[in-house]
Amino acid sequence: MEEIDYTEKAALLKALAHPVRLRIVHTLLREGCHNVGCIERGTGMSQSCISQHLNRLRAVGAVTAERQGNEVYYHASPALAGLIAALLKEEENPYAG
Amino acid sequence: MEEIDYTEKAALLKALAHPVRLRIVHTLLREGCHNVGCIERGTGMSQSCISQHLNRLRAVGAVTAERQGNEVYYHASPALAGLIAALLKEEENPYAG
DNA sequence: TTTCAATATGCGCATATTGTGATATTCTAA
DNA sequence: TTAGAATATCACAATATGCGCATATTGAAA
Repeated sequence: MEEIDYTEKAALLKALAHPVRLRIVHTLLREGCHNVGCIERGTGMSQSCISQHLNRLRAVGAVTAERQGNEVYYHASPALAGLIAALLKEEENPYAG
Repeated sequence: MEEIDYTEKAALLKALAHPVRLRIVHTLLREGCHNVGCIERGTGMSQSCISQHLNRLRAVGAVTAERQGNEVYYHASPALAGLIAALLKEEENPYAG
């Protein structure tokens, strides 16, 4: 009866569970496709750092990369739209903090 | 224009981003209310471990605790239902692994 | 009070995560 | 070929996490 792979689902959540990565995915979902430079400027973090976060997101299939010239464009998986929407719809909770 | 608190949202995801915690929340959402003993048996982990996971979930408001006698019953926040549903609806992704 | 069951907490260790700085790769243009 | 822009990877220090074990707390019952 236990057909849910919690480990895999948790891995996806884990990949999203970082402010910078969450922002990246949300941005990509909303605005389509960005290269690393754009993403970098949006977050204020270093190029290396962003690249590593993108790599992490790619590892779980949250984003895909597409090279165009010497730039790389990233797309968020459309399958994440529902999850992100549900997450951002959550109200601020009164218990935390 | 930037009204989204990605840090807080990420903290919620982080709390859920563990196979044991994810299973706990999902179980609580589906079956209502369990004491620690039940949860413990369902996961096969040690009492201490489960207690620590529950504490972590409580810290972000994902669950609430209610003492009845010398047992403590946990409830999952109903606000999480949408998020968990969206997560579990995600298809297995072909990129991971 | 003592005892016991249920749960929580503190500690220690192994491991994972994060960010930075340096370096490597990949592509374009000259 | 060389130079330079865009991106990726490596190596490392700092910090966080996960779990087991021992111990503490809480409440019921004797």
